[in-house]
Amino acid sequence: MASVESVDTARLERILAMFRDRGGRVTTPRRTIITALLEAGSHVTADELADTVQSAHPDVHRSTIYRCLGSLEELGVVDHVHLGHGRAVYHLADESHQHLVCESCGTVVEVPDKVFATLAKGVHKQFGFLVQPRHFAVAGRCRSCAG
Amino acid sequence: MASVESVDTARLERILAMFRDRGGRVTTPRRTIITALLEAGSHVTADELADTVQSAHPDVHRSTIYRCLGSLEELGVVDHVHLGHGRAVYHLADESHQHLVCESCGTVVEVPDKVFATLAKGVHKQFGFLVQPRHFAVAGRCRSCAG
DNA sequence: TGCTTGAAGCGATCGGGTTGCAACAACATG
DNA sequence: CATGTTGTTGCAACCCGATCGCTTCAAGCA
Repeated sequence: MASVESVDTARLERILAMFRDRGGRVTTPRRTIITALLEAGSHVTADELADTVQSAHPDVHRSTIYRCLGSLEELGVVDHVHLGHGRAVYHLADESHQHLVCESCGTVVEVPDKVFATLAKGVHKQFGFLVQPRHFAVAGRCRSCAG
Repeated sequence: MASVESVDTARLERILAMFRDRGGRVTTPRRTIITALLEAGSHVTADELADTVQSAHPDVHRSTIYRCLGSLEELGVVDHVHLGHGRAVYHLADESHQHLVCESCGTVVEVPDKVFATLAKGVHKQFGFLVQPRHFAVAGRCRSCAG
């Protein structure tokens, strides 16, 4: 029976292979950054990622984190979402979902795409606008802050 | 019959009176900034506003623009919306509407609140989340860019 | 006409992110 | 295994929008 770790390792190697396939190179920073991403699960800021990575390899520079995240987005492995006021979070591109962010406490709620289906249909019909809120979260108040 | 200009002037004076009522002062920068806002209509960046203001009064500093806009928001006269990637736009707080912004060409589409009613209801029911997209635009593709 | 004190002007700073460049090292090749 | 090519890295400088601290100025009251 495969442990979680071995599953992640397999995935890590699969992602690294994608770099090699495109004539890229497998480096320590890339290995470490992707590992940190896999461990974090989802919704990590570049900053948090930098902390994790640098706790193992202090010399990995912020700009390397950003460049690696950029490459991973080109490969379709991760997506980034702007939660508002500048900070962006990164998450694995597995399941397509939307993000609701509480303006009061910052909580992020993930909701399936289909919740937006009716809105998307209505907006497209009335305004010809194709709603794609993947890259920007929808703001509001979470359950506890709304009360 | 009142011209548009006199209507704006009346409005300008009404807003300035709000400052006085709160123990504030009516200054040239404030007068100029609010005038520029009224003339612009809606969706001005702080930068555009600064250009307009400075063409009449070159000494008005950026920080003054921001501080004045902040005060106007406290008074409930203007709102600001983040269209994404850092830049924010300001608009008079008259009619409550939402903003759709095209990620491709930057076009902003204003839609009435009620377009979001179904989404808001569904999200609140399922996730207890109160959607308030006033301060952040919803991203997507406009009619011409979607094709 | 002064006085008080809220604003303005200025430059420095901040925060998230990007870029130019020299040095390094991953990988292919001999 | 040594070598060369070239994709990546580390670093520092920089960008952009926005904010802050501080001194100076002037709006509006007595």
